[in-house]
Amino acid sequence: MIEPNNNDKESTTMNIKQILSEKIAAAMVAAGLPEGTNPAISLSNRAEFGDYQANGVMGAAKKLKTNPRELATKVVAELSSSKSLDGIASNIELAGPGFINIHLEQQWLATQLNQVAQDKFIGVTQRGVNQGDDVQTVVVDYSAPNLAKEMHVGHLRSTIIGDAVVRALEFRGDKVIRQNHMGDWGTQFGMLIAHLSDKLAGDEVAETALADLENFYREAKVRFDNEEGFADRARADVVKLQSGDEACAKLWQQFIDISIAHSEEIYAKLNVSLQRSDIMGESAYNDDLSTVIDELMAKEIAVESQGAKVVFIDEMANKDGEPSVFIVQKSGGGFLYATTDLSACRYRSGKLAANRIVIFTDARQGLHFKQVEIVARKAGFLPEHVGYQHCPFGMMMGDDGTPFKTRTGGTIKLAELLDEAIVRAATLIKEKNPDISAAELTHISKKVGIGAVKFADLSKNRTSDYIFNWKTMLSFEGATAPYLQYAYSRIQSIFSKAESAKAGAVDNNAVINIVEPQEKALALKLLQLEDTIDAVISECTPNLLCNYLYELASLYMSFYEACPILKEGISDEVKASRLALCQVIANTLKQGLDILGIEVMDRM
RNA sequence: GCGCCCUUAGCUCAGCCGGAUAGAGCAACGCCCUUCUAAGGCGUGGGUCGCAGGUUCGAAUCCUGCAGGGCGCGCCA
Repeated sequence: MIEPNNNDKESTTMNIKQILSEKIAAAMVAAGLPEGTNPAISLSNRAEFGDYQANGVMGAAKKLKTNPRELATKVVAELSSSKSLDGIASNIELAGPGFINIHLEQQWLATQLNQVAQDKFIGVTQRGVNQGDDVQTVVVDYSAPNLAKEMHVGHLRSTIIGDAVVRALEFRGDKVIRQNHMGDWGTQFGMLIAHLSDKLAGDEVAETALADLENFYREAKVRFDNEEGFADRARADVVKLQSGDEACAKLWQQFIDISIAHSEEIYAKLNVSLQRSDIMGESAYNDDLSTVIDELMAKEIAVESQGAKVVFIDEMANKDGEPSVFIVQKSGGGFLYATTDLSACRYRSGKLAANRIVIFTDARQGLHFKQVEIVARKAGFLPEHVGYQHCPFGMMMGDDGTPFKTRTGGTIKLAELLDEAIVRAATLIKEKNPDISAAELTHISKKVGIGAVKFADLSKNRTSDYIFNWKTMLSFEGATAPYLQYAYSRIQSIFSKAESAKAGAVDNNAVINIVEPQEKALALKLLQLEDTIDAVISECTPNLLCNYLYELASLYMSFYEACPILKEGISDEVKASRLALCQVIANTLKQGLDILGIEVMDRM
């Protein structure tokens, strides 16, 4: 193969789509198409159309107003004469109005897979290795529970979706700075401090008084609404707190510490990577808020209106030309979450040097973040080159399809949900495996139960609302985390059998041969990990990784039925090859699930 | 009133910067455990992609309108 000698610059990738894209883009240019035309490589959806297909010619032909079929003929001819896909594709054919169907060479596929098998990152190129694929500093704002209350099911999505995206970014090699923008500074804290103060005066210990935050909040609220003088005390305490009163600050700190501890318990149980050092609560921006307002006023971005300071956003005017209103300071001088979020923009792009800021909150805050971005950009808090991405997610709906609201005391605490999942898992595991030891049961049911809850949520499209249902969430059949964990365990079981029988333990240097259709399907799937990770990262959509892993596990299950490994009559070569294939699958499942924050186990 | 989101199989959902005959899981039905873990595999049935137009070689996907549901819109976060 004669090619310009630029091997030292050429990327070393095992990514099929990327390789095909480069080759076909080159052929397209050689065939007279403009530089930069997207070859639009995608997986073929039917075997007769090959493994991959290039659809880009048709779109390009449309733009150039030429015949797509003729153009595609030229590209195919170019591919053939340049021999650029020799050894990679076994057959390239033109179909329909201008599809280019690519059948991959089985041997080449095996070569790529063997390379992946030797790669520490299972074929996922690390940022910074290739030119133009630089390491990004990504600030990710997620979880952000309100510390006034206990975490409930509504906090689940931000927490686990954000954590999955964070881990995906890190696995690809980006620098991630987690920011847990906890709600620790609202007016409600006046009421809570006042109530806590009374409890402590009554000889209670803070830890005990705050053992049940939900209860504590309710008590305080009742007093606020009904008790003579309490509301005034509460309001006074907010003012004192915000102006730096030491006694109030101490009470507040006690409250916050205990509430954070509650959250940390949940994080630990959920296997979420957030640490205390990731907390950058609303209170942390307090000292900067007046500066933010001063700057907005000085730049004449904000103006006074009805006693408050607001920004009129013309960019978001309605049809009548009335600008969108964004209040940045209350008429009484108080600040709002708008102010805090503006301050956060400046901190993140400035001090944290973010290239990209990603925020996970529910969809109801969409308007707010649109406004924040416009104002922050105008004020220079958010330079042009810094990406700002609000990643909304849908609401939690009840079984009847209406919003899952706080019915008569009906919020489900996250802690209780997780415990129930674990109990249900334990029941099921015991059924399947009556002889299991108590210790192992505890160990496994935790991973299975938590995994199931997380997968149920993570596997759904982030943006749509989703129906909360105990039964489907905690059913461990079908496309669920336990299915994936089970696939992993089956592989481990084969490994341990192979070793105990000395039947040929896994040889990391064994060559994987692709013979059976199930093996080929697995090879193709395994080589798509990087594409999947990249899609997860760019759109912040972990459900794509869930789909990928489920498909991988499903292909493995078929392989498991069709391709025996340790049974009679399997040659050493085939055995070694299939064991090595199993190893790559296991590594991929484990790594993929780890990104989702779901654990695997050798036996279940 | 204005704005944003959603509507795909009985149920829960994929697919959405246009691609070929719209896919899974659950539920239903039929097979497969003396054989590497049946939390499994193989198969069958099940669809006017909310409705109506438009754009074009091609629309679940893009545009317009309509209906239904959800959410938001000056001092909560």
